[in-house]
Formats: sequence, structure tokens, C-alpha cells
Amino acid sequence: MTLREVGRRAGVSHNAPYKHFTDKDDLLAAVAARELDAYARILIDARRDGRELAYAMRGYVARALAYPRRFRLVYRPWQGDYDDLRRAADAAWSALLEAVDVEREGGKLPATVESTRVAELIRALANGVIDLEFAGHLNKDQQATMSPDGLVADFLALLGDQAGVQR
Amino acid sequence: MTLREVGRRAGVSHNAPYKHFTDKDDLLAAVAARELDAYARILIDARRDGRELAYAMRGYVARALAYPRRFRLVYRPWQGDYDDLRRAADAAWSALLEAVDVEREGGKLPATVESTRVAELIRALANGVIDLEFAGHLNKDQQATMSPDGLVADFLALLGDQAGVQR
DNA sequence: GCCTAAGGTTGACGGTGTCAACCTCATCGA
DNA sequence: TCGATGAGGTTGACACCGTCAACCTTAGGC
Repeated sequence: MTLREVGRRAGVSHNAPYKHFTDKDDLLAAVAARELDAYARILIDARRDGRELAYAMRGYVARALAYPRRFRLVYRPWQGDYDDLRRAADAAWSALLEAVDVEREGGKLPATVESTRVAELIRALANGVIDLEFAGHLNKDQQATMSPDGLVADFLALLGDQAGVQR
Repeated sequence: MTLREVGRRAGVSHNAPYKHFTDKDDLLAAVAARELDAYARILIDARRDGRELAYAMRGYVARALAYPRRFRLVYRPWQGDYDDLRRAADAAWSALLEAVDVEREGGKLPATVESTRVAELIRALANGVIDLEFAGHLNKDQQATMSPDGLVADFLALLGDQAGVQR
């Protein structure tokens, strides 16, 4: 999406966006921050409703698949200090951490690995699956049974089994 | 990287690249295909040398971190048929699948989950970790002990434990 | 009742992908 | 041997992009 088209769609001229954002990246960072807030809210709401982590992650994946551009935006290598973006990222990360902690105390996630590492593993796997889906690297020619949701569920199930063993 | 600069660096004029590639995306697809071949070779060589999968994945992560732009290129949502790219992607995927199968028969990976799904999980996790590293979402403010290598190793260790249990 | 500043506009600049037209020259069949 | 041919290079143009500078409008506070 080009900056000039932003102006066009808003019914104003090009350069009008420059009165609200110093830069194109500044605008994109604002969009990314809002999207990150949406991610955090999915996690928080799920926990408030007593849902399990798998439910929340399903919501996260669905949101990402619904808005691919914004997802790509959120996890873009941002250089420069966009403090709104940083604040949103911290909030989303905290939400995930708390959700993982709850699940861990319930014995549904392995306690042999640090809590933050488990959270990072879950986030990385979800993001990797989403990216592969966008890239079309899933379901190249094989049967289309490899859905993002299914893979995330598989992973959480593996972690759950591992937690049950506690080796 | 711009198409015109490709010409400049090659010592020819802009538009010279158009004699070899129909499009900018066509050129980028060729680069992506070469990079995918490099990924496949890492996996194949590791297996030929009798190394374990963790070693190969370490090489994959290292390669991705060394050439971030190319990594992003490989997993870009390509639209249009770039058959070189498709062939390279198939080759890399086959290499990973075979490596996973070997490890699985050795009892180091869980047999309760389909082989292709295990491979997909491993690839997704590695890619997710790499992307998070690029995005700077790792090591935001906490201690910097969360390295891509470490996370991939953690994951493979978890899978290994799970395989040992065989529940 | 001015001043100010937020927010909008026009016009320009350099850079980019891409297209069209032209040029050069090695190769190969007659 | 010669001329057609095609691969590969060049120049110049077009529309579009991000960005900057200058100017304009207008509502609100001293």
C-alpha cells in the first residue's frame, strides 16, 4: 500500500498524511501497534473467559490469516524507536507470558523448560506456521491436511504430553 | 535492493537485467531458488556426514542469519509460476523430510505424529525463531539468553524426550 | 481582533520499474 | 563468403513513488 493512496482513499491529497505522521514507516508502525493490541486482546479475553491456551492461539492464527499484511507489518524488522509499537509489543508479550504461566501451573505445559522459553517456542511456532501458509510452502502438492491450526494444535499437544510425563 | 543498482554493480546500464529476467520478481525468484538450494545442501551434507538433525538445523539457522534478505526472499508469498523456485522448494523439502525420517527411525523423534507433520513443525519453528530474531522481538529487555540456536535445540530436545516416552 | 498553529494543497525533486526503439556483433545456413 | 538472425546492450521516455518546501485556510486563545 502506497502512502499516496492512503491520501486518495481518505479523500485528501497526497502529502496530507505527512501532517499526522512524520514518515511512511511512522504510519506503518502505528498500524502495527494497533494490530499488536488486537493480538494482546485475543489472549487476554481468552484467559478472562477461562479458555485454554490452544483456544487463544487459534484466535491468534485466525486473526493473522485474516489480515496478512498487518501480520507481516508487526513482525517487520523495525529500525528506529517507535515507542507506541514497543509498548504494544511489550503488552502482547506479557499477555502471552501470563497465559503460558496459567497453563503451566495447570500442568498442561512442561515445567522442565523456563516459562519464557516455552512462550517463545509457542510464539515462534505459530508465526512460522503462519508465514509458511502465506508463502504457500504448506500444501505444495501433498494433501491439504496440513492446516496452520492443526499444526499449532499438534505442537501444544506435544507440549502437553511432555508436561504429563515430567520425566 | 533495486533493479537499477543490479545493473550498476554489474557495470552495465539499467535495463540490461531485462535481457536475462523478464521481471524484477523473476530475478528475485532466481536468487531465492539458489538460496533454497543452499538450504537443501546443508541438510544433505549433514546427513551424508552422519550428523544429527540438530546439527543440520543449526547450520540452517546460521545460514539464514547470515543472509537475512535472501531468507526473507525465500519465504515471500510468491504469486506466479517460477518453476525453478518450485523445483528448489521441492528439493529442500524432500531433504528435510528424509532427514526427519532418519532421525525418526533412530527413535529420536516421536512416531506418534505423522512424519511430514513433524518436519513441518520443525521447519515452522526454525523459521519462526529466525523471523523473531530479525524482527528484534527476541531479547526485548530481558536477558539475552534467548538465542535462535538455543530455542531450536530446546524444541528438538522436547521432541526427543517425547519420542523416548512413546506414551 | 490579531496570532498562532494544525491541517490541507500544489508543485517540485530524485529515484524506481518498465516499455519501446535502436544498436552491435557473433553465429550459422545458403 | 555473405547476409539474416537473434542475444544482449544502450538510451530515452513514462508513470508512479516518497519526500521536501512553500503556500493557503481556518478555528481557538491572548
